[in-house]
Amino acid sequence: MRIGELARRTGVSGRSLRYYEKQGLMTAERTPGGHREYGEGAVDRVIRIQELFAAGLCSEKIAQLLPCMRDSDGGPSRTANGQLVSDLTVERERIDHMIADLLRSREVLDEVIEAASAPSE
Amino acid sequence: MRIGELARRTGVSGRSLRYYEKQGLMTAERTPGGHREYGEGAVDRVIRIQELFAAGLCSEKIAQLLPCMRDSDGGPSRTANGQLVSDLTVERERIDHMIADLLRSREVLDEVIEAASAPSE
DNA sequence: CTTGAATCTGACATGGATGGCAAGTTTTAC
DNA sequence: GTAAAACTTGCCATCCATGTCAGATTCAAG
Repeated sequence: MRIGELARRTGVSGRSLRYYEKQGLMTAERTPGGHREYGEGAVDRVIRIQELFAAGLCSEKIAQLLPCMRDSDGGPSRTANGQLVSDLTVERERIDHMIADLLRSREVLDEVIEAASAPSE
Repeated sequence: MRIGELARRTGVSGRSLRYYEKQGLMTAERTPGGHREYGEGAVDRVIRIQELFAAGLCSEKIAQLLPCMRDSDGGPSRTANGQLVSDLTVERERIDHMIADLLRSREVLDEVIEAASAPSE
């Protein structure tokens, strides 16, 4: 599939897909004329990338992480080295923190929303 | 307490605390000479603000939300109006999505970390 | 062919919280 | 009263994914 279809199927803009490629997060075959041609696996990969972005990881970390994931786009490929494991452990803690923050904030929102729905309490 | 101590106690830079004030997220008494003087409640408020920032809300939404929270810095004050409730409901859904993303990403990190810890699997 | 849609590259803009600097004032301590 | 530390305001810089625009090229269909 080409970039437009991938964009449609993932909800990620073509602009971002090109950016992902430049950051080394994904590759694409090229037609003789230079247009990108993606395989089916690209959809999952893009979604995975988006999730990692949403989790606050930067392109560089994601680029290091992706080849260590299994079923990312084929083989389990490589195993994380010590430095990366250390980095990822830090990220993991950050994510835990973020989840806790989110849960608290969600409670706050719920309280406010509920208070507004029960006007005469 | 003054801004330096509040910064120390919350882990938020003085720069950011002034920014919060300019965005209408918090207020401070002033000494005759113009220095900010915070009450004890400021610590909790700053932490709450940080959590909401971490949850992806922008200053404007937080500013609207804060007066509708109970025990924010005194009274329950005001009740959210329809527009705000609608906005907050959208934010709430976004937060739910984000939590789901974070949980998935955390799993990914755990897999990679674990795979690296069990080298001969 | 020809035409319109899709894609290419490259450069510049944006948002929003935060960092940093500069020059001046206030506070604190001796 | 003096010096150092803390604070004030204001402005510009940064990060980083994403948006946007322009001009050129390619692809698909008639």
